[in-house]
Amino acid sequence: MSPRRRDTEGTAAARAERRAELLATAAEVFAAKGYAATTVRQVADAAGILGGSLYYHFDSKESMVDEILSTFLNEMWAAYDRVLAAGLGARETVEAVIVESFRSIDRHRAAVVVYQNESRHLAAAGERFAYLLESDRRFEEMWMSLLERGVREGAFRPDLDLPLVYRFIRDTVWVAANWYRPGGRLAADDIAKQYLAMVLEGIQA
Amino acid sequence: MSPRRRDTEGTAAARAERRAELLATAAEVFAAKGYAATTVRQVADAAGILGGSLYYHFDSKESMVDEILSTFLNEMWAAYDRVLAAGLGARETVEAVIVESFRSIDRHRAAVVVYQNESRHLAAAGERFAYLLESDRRFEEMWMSLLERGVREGAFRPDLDLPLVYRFIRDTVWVAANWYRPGGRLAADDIAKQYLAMVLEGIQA
Amino acid sequence: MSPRRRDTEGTAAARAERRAELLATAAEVFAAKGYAATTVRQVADAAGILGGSLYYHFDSKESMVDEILSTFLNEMWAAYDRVLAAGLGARETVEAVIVESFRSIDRHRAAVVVYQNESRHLAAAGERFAYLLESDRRFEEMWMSLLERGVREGAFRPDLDLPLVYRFIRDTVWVAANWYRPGGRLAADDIAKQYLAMVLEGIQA
Amino acid sequence: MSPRRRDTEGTAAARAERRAELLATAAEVFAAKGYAATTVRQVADAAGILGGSLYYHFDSKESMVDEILSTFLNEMWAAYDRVLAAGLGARETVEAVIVESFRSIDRHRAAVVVYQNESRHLAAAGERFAYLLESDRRFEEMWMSLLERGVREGAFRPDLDLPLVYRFIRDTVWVAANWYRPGGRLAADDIAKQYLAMVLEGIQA
DNA sequence: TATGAATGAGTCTTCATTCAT
DNA sequence: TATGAATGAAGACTCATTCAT
Repeated sequence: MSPRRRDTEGTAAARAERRAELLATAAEVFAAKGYAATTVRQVADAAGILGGSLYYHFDSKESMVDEILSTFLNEMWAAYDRVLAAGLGARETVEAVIVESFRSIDRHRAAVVVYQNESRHLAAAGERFAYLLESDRRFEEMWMSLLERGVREGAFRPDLDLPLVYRFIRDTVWVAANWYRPGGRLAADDIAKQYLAMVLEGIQA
Repeated sequence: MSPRRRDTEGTAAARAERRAELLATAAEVFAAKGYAATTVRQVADAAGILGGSLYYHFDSKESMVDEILSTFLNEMWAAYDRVLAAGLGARETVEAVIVESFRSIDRHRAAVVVYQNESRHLAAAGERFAYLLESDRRFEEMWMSLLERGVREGAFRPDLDLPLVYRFIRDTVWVAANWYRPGGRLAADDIAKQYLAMVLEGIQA
Repeated sequence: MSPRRRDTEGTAAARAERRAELLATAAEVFAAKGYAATTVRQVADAAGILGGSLYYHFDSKESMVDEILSTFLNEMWAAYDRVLAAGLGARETVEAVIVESFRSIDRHRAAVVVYQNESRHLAAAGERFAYLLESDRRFEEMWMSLLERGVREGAFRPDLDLPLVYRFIRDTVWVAANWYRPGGRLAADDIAKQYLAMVLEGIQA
Repeated sequence: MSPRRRDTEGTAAARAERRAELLATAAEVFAAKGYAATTVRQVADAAGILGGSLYYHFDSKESMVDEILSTFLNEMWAAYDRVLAAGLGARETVEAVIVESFRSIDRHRAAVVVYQNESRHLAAAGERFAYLLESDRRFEEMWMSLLERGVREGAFRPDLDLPLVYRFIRDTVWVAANWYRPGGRLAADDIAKQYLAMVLEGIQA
């Protein structure tokens, strides 16, 4: 490995790191104000640079959300796929998936908020965000087959309206990103445990 | 009632009706595209008039959301207050509140979506939307005291993390507006029943 | 004179009166806020009718100023012409013209303010207001020949820069409309007298 | 002074210079067409840039007039204050103030025209322009005490209606900006001299 | 005569984006 | 890498004007 090459790698790595920093900042601002209502200048201000300077790193405002969301979704699906590949029972899988979801929120809070609030509008806007719909589809597929298997395996009550249960679980999990604060009273895993207790056993005495 | 007075009432009523029509249209568009991403022209197009014409009826785009949200919240609180005044037990009150919530979604689907998606940003934007925060506060107060009473009365499990339960219930209910379609497979009351079964008894067999 | 004709005249007179009323109102508002900054609606509000209703009486906002200014100028020139036709000496003519000018201000305060502030812009705007330039021209002609005659007659100092004197007199007179209030401490004729004393004899002891 | 600091100063100065250029252009256009009747695009056209580009330098059309007027008034009062601090007799002070006024017109012709035509409307419009009223107040105070002192010192005739004299002088001076052209037949100081001769000694032979 | 709803052109302003330095 | 000046399209809003009633 020549020094030359080392340099290049160094710069490439530095550049990637800077991008990640800027994206984290952008995600926070998008989450706080909403994507459409956020100006590129606000993102730049938050990053301590000038508006135009962002365009050295990114093609457009759109490509920023794009990268924020796809990075998050890739990581999330990687985690889900590991769980699904583990060959657990339906109930254990559900628990593991929920736990992974709250961990995702823990690591990508801002991205999750953006995902929740903007994904529908973005998907409607153009081809570029088709992967959001695809992810939705996989998500529904995963949950529906999980719930159906759970009923077959006798883990879940047979009288449930499964599509309804799916919808409630889906939304409830992600919506937690709106109030969750990393380092707060409850850690992600605690929240997952409480949430599972509630969903599985109900709140009734 | 003199004919004169009838006339005046007639036009005032007609005007109010027109406003309501336009607001319903606006709510649909805001719900579909997001408030910030919606142009006044899109609202006008949907209403079949020109952009400028909206300003004969409303001061600003902002005052449209304002009226959409405050109308919805007023109706919702009126329903809640009726329930709370009925002197039911904690569990029955919770059931009734949930039922009323889904009825609200049934009647004001678009407004609820707007409320869910934009309320935080709007409240942050200015004094004018302070009532949104106030409503949030009352909502939390209502739910927390309801849950606490339920635990005291032995209706709910004593080991629950109440603030957490409150958050999940709050968000889950409203989030249903995102997929609920009036006249669809399930009526509002059916959904409420299913939802209550899930929350109260859990999905576990 | 048939009753029919009497009716028609009655209505015609009533209509003319209403126009005059509305024009007086319009002149006040134009004077107070500036022509360009005044909306037709503000004029209508001041008149106690709705915006669209003004168009029953007038073709356009422009035709309102037009009528306000031309009415004022016609009256003013009628008065000037009477003075000029009287065959007085230069000094007496100057005095009489000044007196008539302040009487014009007394009767048409608002119109004078509008004339002073807007006439240049209006004249530049279009053919329709060419008579404003024509009036300016006649005004200058009148004053210059008056001043020259005064110098020849030995009434005015021979060392004056006449174009300069003309300009100062012209502006000073009309500018008084900005602060003059009919029925105030000083009547129009008093102001004229004081003004003449100042211009003719100076303020020096 | 480090090169670094020099750079910073250099760009700050360049920016200030650009602002000044643009404001001078804006003042000309506002003076020519009237503030309300001037579009931002007209100002931009005159400056050779696009309408939106002005907003890189200024917050709003309003802040442009604001800066035009306050800059002019500050300079004018600085000059007046120098004169007033010189401890001259009333008559000499009056002469010096008049001379400074015509010099102000010479240097800031457009700004003076804007001041004369728009100041009242702007002051009525909002808090932001309160300084215009304050300047008016100081102006009246200065002139009235100057005139009163002149009468006491025997420099001016004792039979004058001082408030009236003040009003005529005030308006006459500024109104000259409407026809004055720098580099024309008469220089500012010549005009001041002629004007003083007229006001002090009168035009009578 | 007046109303009130609507029009449509035009205004101020914002903002994503570009580009020379 | 970042700056800062500018672009240009688009957006919210205004307003003179029209017209059916």
